[in-house]
Amino acid sequence: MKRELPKGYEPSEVEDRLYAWWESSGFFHAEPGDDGEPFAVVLPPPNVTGNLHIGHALVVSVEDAMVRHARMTGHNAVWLPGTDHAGIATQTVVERRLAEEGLTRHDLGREAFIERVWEHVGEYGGTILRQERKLGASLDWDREIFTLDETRSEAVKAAFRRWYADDLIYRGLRLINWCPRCLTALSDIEVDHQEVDGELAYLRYPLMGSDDPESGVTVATTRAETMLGDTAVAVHPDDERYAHLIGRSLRLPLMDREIPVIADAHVDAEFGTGAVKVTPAHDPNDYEIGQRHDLAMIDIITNEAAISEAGGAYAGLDRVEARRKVTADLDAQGLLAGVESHRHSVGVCSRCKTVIEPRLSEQWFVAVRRLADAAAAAVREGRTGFVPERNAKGFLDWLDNLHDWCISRQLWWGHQIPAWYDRDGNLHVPSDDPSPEETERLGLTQDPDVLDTWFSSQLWPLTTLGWTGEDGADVTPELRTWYPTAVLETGYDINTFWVSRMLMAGLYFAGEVPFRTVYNHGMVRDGQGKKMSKSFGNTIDPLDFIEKYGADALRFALLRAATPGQDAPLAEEWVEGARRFANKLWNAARFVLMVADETVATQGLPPEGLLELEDRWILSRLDATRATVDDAMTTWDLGRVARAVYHFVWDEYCDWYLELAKQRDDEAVGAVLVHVLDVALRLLHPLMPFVTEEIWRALHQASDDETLMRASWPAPDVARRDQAAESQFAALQEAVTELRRFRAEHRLSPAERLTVTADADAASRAVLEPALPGIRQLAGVGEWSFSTSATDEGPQGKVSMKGAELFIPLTGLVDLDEERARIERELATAHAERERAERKLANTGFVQKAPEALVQSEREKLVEWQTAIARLSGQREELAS
RNA sequence: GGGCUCGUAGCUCAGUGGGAGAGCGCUCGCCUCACACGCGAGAGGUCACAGGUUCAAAACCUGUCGGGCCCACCA
Repeated sequence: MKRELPKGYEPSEVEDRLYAWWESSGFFHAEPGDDGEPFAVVLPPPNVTGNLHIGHALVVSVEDAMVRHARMTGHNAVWLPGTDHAGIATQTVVERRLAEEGLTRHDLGREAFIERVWEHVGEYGGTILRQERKLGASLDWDREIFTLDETRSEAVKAAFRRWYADDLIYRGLRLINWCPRCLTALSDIEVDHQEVDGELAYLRYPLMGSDDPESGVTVATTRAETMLGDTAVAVHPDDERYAHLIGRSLRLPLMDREIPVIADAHVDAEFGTGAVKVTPAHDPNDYEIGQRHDLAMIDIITNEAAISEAGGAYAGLDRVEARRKVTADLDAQGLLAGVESHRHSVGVCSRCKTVIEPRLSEQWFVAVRRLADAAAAAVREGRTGFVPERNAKGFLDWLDNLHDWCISRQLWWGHQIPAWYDRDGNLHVPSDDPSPEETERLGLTQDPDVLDTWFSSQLWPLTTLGWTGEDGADVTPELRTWYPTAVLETGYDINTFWVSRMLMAGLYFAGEVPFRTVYNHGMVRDGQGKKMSKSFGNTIDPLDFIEKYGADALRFALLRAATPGQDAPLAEEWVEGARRFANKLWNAARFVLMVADETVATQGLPPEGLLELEDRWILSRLDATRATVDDAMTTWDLGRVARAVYHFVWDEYCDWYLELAKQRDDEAVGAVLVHVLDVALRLLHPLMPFVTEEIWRALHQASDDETLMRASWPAPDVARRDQAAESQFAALQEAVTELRRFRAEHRLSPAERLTVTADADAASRAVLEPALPGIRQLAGVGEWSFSTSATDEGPQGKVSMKGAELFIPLTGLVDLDEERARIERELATAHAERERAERKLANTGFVQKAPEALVQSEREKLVEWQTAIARLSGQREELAS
């Protein structure tokens, strides 16, 4: 081999060069007509003006590994990139910048403001795409899109119109979540719940016409100011304490309004006083009670969460001031029965953490029932599966209880709702945007609201493949080929926001699920398993780590810790460890390139007859590792893949095989070294693309159109599995370790040769003989002899040296009788269990009455025991020979 | 209140019916001609607790205790 590698692996020298070459060579690009079974993944679109954080790094690492693996296994694989306009988030940032100039968006006006946001996008947008490249993401950049580009905007409008036409979108006055800071409505899931220490105030509402404060009822509330909008008091129908009051009227203090006492089963008689003030315009429960009892709904709160004109004397006060003043005023009138501290949860805007205000508002909604039922059915029928499976349950529960989705936002940055009002106030949702003439003629004005960001992202699997609103999934070659996509990979926290909606939209518009599998990764946590957050100061910047340790190291550290659905801790030491692994691999390759003849890379493995014990062992281990990786990849358990390859490369290939290879100069060793390295590189490539590619290119003296990322995945090579070689090699390893320990305990210098006399019976000797050259080499044994005098003494090898002696408990040398007995015992169990399963399945009563799951489980057990019998029988034969 | 999840070596985690493991940290010894980003040897665990199933349990079942997460309309 001509090509020499530098002494240490330097990621910074390699990564950018390789990435540029991959990208410019079109290795990331796929066409619908390409060979192979289709395999598509959409990258969850990051905020267009965002920066890469550690969570993205995990997403990219996992998805890139999936896609690279798919490519190597012969799929027509495509990974689709893009960015999201992130309506409320982006608008908030730009508004904040305006505020620094002392301006609000209203000072600019809608058009100029949107102009500003586009400028902001121009300035900061795309950063994250460059950062994704730093990680090695093999995204098909030719297919990059943006949720607000023209084609996607067409698709959004088309989707809106079709749902409107099908009565799945409606406009109505409903109780919604209002953020008084963002000044917009929010959907239910954009509201977080926070525990706060508040006060529970007990208010007295006297009977109408009575001066006695205690004549009526006492109600409890954490939001006293809302009493200004009360239109009833509710009690439980069976609550005897209040039976006599049902139907009577109370005087609402401060407002001097007459309100009825009503009975509603929703009221919990056990809580508080058992009587509830009802504010239909400002509480979800009260809203429902209000609807049931046809109560008046008085909106007493303004957009900014102050008291409105409807609040009488309190108008203009902030809701918190109003709360204080209301309780104080009631107290002054003897109508405050008490105040106690009370811990409860309040809804806050998930974006700005301002306490949201439930209020009545005219908004657009998606009627979710039909859509949600279809999505739930698809999951229940297994058309879309979850990894881990258990996540399906929560998802289904959520779908089953879903409320209508408020999709209008009082923002400017986003897709403006394609609905117009004429001069008489009539609503129009035309199938095309109205022409200027039409607009003029009817005096049309477009609805000023924009759509929830997730309305456009729900179309992502469709729009990334070119869909613009048509019916069906066959309208573009891309959709025909790649829809449904293979797997949707995301954090479990996004299942409700995004996954559910894609499922609903995909089923509706394309008639089929948008992805076969939902794979949920966990959250990245710090090295102590704590949540990363800015306030803890334990956040990690992935770019720092890439610069310090390389992208492969960061990826590998993340993936090694990643078990599907489990949170993954990450600490700098882990990344450092992964960097060391990359370097280890690099240096193993340097060794291989040094000793291997330059022709061996193309020659394949030598005939069986030329292989030594260690050759047969490492080839057997290699295929075992390959099998583990293949198995783990069926559920994309990348943590298992990482651990298996790491162990193989470091502990088996480097620590044992390479050490033994050093003393050999036959042709076989070079060929095996190269072959094993080549397969290991391919197994590892999806996880560590850069270092593996760089080594592979040197190993194969590859030209510029040959790339590991398009090389074939290692095929099963079960013929190389060699149980005999593995147990003989295990004997070697244990003997060597024992001798090294002896050396360490006796403080012998490495240079000193050991003289060994080993006691061994015939069976032990048979196992040991083939391993002897290796043992002598690795343990530094000069003379080795077997003592024949003690062959009957016992099962253990016994080694003496210069008067000291030790015993070597060698695998394969242990008590053969006991081993035999163990196998026989297990075989007996296996046979018995197999027969039991067979009987059970043959029993018609069992089959007829047993639930399908039970029958299935019995069948599986049968297969398991049959496998066990095969395995044990194999072991028995081996032992016999 | 409901659901999910975790409790294994000092730390972070794999393991899910027959052997208790990894990385980091720790101790001792090595610049051995791929690698000191390294090599070798070692210490360290009643696998949360209590019952049960099994010839056999860290693993399966039941319960208890303790962490975490999600959902929910207790004013």
